[in-house]
Amino acid sequence: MATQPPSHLTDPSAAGPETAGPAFSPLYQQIKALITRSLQAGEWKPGEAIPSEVELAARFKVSQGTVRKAIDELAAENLLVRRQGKGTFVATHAEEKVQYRFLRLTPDDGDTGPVQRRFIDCRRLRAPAEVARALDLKSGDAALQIRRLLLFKGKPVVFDDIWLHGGLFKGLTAERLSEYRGPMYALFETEFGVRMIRAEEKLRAVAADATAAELLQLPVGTPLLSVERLSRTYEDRPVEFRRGLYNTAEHFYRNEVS
Amino acid sequence: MATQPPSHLTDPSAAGPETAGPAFSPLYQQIKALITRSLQAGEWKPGEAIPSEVELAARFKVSQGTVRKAIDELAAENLLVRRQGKGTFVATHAEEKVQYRFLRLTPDDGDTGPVQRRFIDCRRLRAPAEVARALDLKSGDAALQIRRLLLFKGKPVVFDDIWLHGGLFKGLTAERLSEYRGPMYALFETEFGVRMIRAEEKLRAVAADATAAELLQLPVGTPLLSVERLSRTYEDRPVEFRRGLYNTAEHFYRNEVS
DNA sequence: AAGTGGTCTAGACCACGAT
DNA sequence: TCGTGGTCTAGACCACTTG
Repeated sequence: MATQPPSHLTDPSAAGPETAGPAFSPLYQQIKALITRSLQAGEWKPGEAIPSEVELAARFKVSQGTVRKAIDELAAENLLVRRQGKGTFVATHAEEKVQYRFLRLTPDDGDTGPVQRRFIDCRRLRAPAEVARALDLKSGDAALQIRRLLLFKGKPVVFDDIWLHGGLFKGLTAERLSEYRGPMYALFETEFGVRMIRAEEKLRAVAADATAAELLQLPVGTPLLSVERLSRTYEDRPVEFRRGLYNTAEHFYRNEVS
Repeated sequence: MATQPPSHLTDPSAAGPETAGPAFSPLYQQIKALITRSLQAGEWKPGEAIPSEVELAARFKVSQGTVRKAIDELAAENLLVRRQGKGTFVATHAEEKVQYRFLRLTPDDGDTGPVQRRFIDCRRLRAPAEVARALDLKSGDAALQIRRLLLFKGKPVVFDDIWLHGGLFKGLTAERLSEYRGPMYALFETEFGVRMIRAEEKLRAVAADATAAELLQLPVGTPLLSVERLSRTYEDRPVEFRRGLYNTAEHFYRNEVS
């Protein structure tokens, strides 16, 4: 069977030779973008199955192999999860085997025990300059500040100072945070429709100030691991900026490099 | 054309139904293993091109698509580098755009300037217990210790304490390290045939001791980022164990999570 | 048995780089 | 112009899950 020219969707050659545009986009990339748009629009909710490969192939009028390659990449980026024999599912921060997917802290002695959370406060404020810059806000726009502790085996190990995009999290209160069972990112997902996709972190060693020292029950000046995280949702839009202070006396931050 | 059963290489169904073995290995995984073996054996050296996909397909008697899938995974793992129109090349730590591929330290103000190295010592010793455990050595086996500084813009920022598998690096001296232009991992590759493929890191915040403080020109007790790295070569064999102490006053360790 | 993703093949054509 | 990797298709069969 002769290969039909990829006639539908964007045909770069149809636009004339000297349009100095994005030049060329493979079909599977265009399909990938379409699927991402549907995810973003909430056509399929986290945890649900998306249509089968053959259905999507029919919908987009491409071969199954092309859809497959698009889904392969989305699965590699953790937006989708494939399960043989069952289907392809929208990834979720809830109901995961490993909760706290973004938290790379591991206890020196293998097992964690369940993680406790203790919320200190949750306030609506004008975004400070640094936060506004990180979240693409105008200085003076509203932001949400959450401060909390994470406890391992009853002992405080992490102190988080979290800033959220004000417009996206209206009505979030300390109460709702405390009541919710499960990771914070799962709450964001189900209650506010904001899915954390990926994040960039900047790590440093710092000395504990008075606040951190008291909350983590350590002497002032104790070395702490500072983890600055900028989290993004679909289309790389930044929606959360946080700074965590980790007590690494009995835990470490794990990473793989290649 | 009817698909031939994947007749050559391992046919799992031929071994009888109740061999509780590895059960099933896709053809492309077997091809991947074969290519990896050739890389390990040095059939193609770092920086060189490997045979084209059609050649490999002919050699292994599979379709080009199957070879392609194997190479795709090896490229994703940074063992190979594809270059359209030119061929597929063995990855190398030398002649890379970005040298120090494993070093995730970034200056706060964008650009680094060239990194200087200063070697403190290079000794052949019996492996301490911790090192022996990490490198799969018997306690008492020979190991190589290298200590050095990395300087950014003339100022010391990293103090590395490096331990190498003794048997693999015979004849390595401080002189050869100093003379060599380019990253240490490039030297290991060209002079000793040991390629670093991937590594696991454990990060902590610690206080500078007297040695580190002096070398990094900081007060004793300054918080430093401790980076413990276990590097592996082909087949996941551990060959290097190091502990770096990073001054993160004007640099940070970057990471991506998803 | 039916439906899903996973593997494998064969062949066509495209984009890129060297000649 | 040729050889390389990159995209796309179509179809067969395999492995896993569910009814």
